[in-house]
Amino acid sequence: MTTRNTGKEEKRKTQIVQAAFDVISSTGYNYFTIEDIANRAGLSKGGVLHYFKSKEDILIHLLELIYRQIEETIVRRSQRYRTAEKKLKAIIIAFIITAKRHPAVYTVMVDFWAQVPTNERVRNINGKIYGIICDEVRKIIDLGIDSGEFIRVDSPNVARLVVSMVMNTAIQWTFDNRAYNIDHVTRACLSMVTAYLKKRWELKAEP
Amino acid sequence: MTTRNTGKEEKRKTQIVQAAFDVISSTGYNYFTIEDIANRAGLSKGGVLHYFKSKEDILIHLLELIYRQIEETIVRRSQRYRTAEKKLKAIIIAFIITAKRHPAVYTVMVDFWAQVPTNERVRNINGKIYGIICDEVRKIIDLGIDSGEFIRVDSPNVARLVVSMVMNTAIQWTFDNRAYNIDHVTRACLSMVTAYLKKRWELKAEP
Amino acid sequence: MTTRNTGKEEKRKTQIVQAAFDVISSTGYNYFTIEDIANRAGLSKGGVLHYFKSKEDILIHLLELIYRQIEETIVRRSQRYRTAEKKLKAIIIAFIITAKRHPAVYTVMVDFWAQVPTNERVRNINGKIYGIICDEVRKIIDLGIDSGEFIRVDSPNVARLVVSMVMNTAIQWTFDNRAYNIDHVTRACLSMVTAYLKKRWELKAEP
Amino acid sequence: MTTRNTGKEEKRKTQIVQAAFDVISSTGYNYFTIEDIANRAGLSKGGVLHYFKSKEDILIHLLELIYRQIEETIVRRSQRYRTAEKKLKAIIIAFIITAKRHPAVYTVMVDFWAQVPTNERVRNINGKIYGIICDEVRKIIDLGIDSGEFIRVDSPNVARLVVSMVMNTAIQWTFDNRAYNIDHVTRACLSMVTAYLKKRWELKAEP
DNA sequence: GATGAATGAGAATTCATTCAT
DNA sequence: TATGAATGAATTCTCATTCAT
Repeated sequence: MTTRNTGKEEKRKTQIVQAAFDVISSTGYNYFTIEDIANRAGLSKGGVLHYFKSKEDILIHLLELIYRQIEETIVRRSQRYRTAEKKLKAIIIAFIITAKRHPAVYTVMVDFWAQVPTNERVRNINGKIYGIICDEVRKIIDLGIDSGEFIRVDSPNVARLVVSMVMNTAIQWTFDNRAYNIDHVTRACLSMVTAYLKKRWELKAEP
Repeated sequence: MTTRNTGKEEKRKTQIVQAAFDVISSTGYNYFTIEDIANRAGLSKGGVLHYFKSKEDILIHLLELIYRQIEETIVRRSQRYRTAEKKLKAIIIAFIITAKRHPAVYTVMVDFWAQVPTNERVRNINGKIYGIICDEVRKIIDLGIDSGEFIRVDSPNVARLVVSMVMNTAIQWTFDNRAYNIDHVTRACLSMVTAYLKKRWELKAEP
Repeated sequence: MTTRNTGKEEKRKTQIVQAAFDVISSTGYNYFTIEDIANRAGLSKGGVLHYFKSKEDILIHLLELIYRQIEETIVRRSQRYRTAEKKLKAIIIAFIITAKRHPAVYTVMVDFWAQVPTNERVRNINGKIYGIICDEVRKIIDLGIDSGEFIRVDSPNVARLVVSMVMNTAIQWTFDNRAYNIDHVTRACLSMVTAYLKKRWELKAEP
Repeated sequence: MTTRNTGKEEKRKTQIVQAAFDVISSTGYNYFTIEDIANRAGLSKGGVLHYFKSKEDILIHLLELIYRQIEETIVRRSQRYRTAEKKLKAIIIAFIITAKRHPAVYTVMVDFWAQVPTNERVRNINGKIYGIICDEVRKIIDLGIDSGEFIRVDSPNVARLVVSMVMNTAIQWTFDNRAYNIDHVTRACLSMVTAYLKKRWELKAEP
């Protein structure tokens, strides 16, 4: 309950959660132990449980970390561009790049999804953060609508669809990266989303 | 000798796999035991293991069952219609209806996804059958292209995108059906897919 | 309780006990099941237990079979010779030949020895038949003493020593037949036994 | 870090192996459980498995302990005497005394022998240490040959014969100590070995 | 006689968690 | 803070045995 060591404690916790990520990404949720985490973090079992009161506790923190990283990535990448279209494309690509660089992110995420039906804390966090991610996309779509780039659509639900599509594409590719060429799928995805959202009146006005 | 009981054996196996489905759908993969299945099936532990030599064995059979049911549903529903557009819409709706009527299908599927990184058999089956499902959708798209209903697109990858989008939408809704109105998302989905695939020359020819 | 089928029953029992021998000799006592025996005998589990009321029952019969085979072999081989010395040598060699031709005999025997401390039936049979074997050897020694070939010794105990020596030599060689040259040990054994038993006065009287 | 507890850990391990010896000697290998050992050692199942990673692990350590004790006993007892003959007799008697004082040593040893055909680790250790024991006897025989006490014999194989004879005698007597008088057999054994090994030229030179 | 489905008592092993140091 | 010894509940899997057919 003392706050004096907050700095160190925070550091230790981060270290443990990171170790948990490392371990899970190589073993899968169902097959890792606190001892694995402890070894990875260079601590003992007791040491780990000194900072987190249970295994579940570690996992909840890890889940938050993962989602927050995804969120941060898409926000950061979309900010590099001005137009809604470019921002949206950047977000889509961000999901795919994560699958390429850190496939464990999706592996671990699916592990958590598997916990959702039986673990209320996981369910709540998943719902909350998945919602936040979808909302980031929604903001971009609304931005495009407001700026006249995009047609007027049911933005919250279209955002959900876009996130679903890209996330599941990334997941399946993480499962088996020889099943399809992720770049081609990405291109098709950008094409579809753009075709749907972009205004076409110019075309109609053509002649 | 052994053939006379094949019928009964098959029946028992189905009964056990069904019990496994029931149990998993309420418990989640990580937290059920062979004893749970046995109880559900009205058998003893030993009885269950008499028909399947291990827990994993039961699960593999269940996974196949689930995917085959999904496949069968989409094929059956799409056959009711003539045009590619209607067939495609029927498929999309089929996924959503499954989420409404048998949410456990998705719950269990995600459970298996969580096994993919660590279980080769699950990985193989998932890859194979997910591929089959995507291919069913691809056939419809190609049909539309051939009949002139749809524009010429990268059909295999567009099919993957459609399946990803609908499946993940269904999954997330299964996790929390108060998060959004599934019918609205479905409508947006149908709209997006149609807008992307359908020819628009008539519009251009308008004036 | 009917005796009409005794012939067939006897045949079945022999068949089962032989199957048990085959199985144990390849898997070791601790790791075989009634099903293994059944498969080997071309029967079902139930069929095996129809003739023997328990697993232990089969084993007891097998133990008797093994010992009786050893006994028969030594009796048969010793009968080929006239002098006690040659008979005794024939017996010693018989043990060794068994180790060469049917090492499983010793493997299975040791398996049973391991049961002795905890299984009274095994203990009794082992004691009885081991005693019979020793007695066969004793008879030969007494024969030699009576005929004047051998010096007067404590024949029952010397017989036990001879059996011990040869049997354990055979056992250890069965465990690892590269550890030593069994023929050389046999020669040393024949030499030791002969040197001990044969009269030497003729030598002294030589000059 | 870990070295400070080495002493305690070693103590615990010894305690567990000793408990295993106690349990096996009263139960027989095939019929004891880790829980039995745990109870005997005053620990829980988990506690036992904290020090040894499996049941087999405990047994391997026990096997080594047993053989080492036998070896140590024969070395210690033979060192009390000067002449090869007396040393050899002391060794023979040592085996018998062990049978009298610690019959479980042989019970457990036979238990392990029964594992030899199916357990490579047991086979290797048995082969190695049985060889060491035989070699101790061989050294004594060679000593006697060199000192002129014994005739020139195939010492390695004669040593094996002596060990076989005494060990199996001890084993069978452990199985049923009313079957024969161990002291009489021992006397016969000493007599046979001496008669075989000791020079007899003085006798021949008599007249 | 013979089958093999079904039972259920065990046994090994795993691992989160507690707690004395 | 940190350790790791110790616990014991939980789980998978094995297999002798029973019994309906």
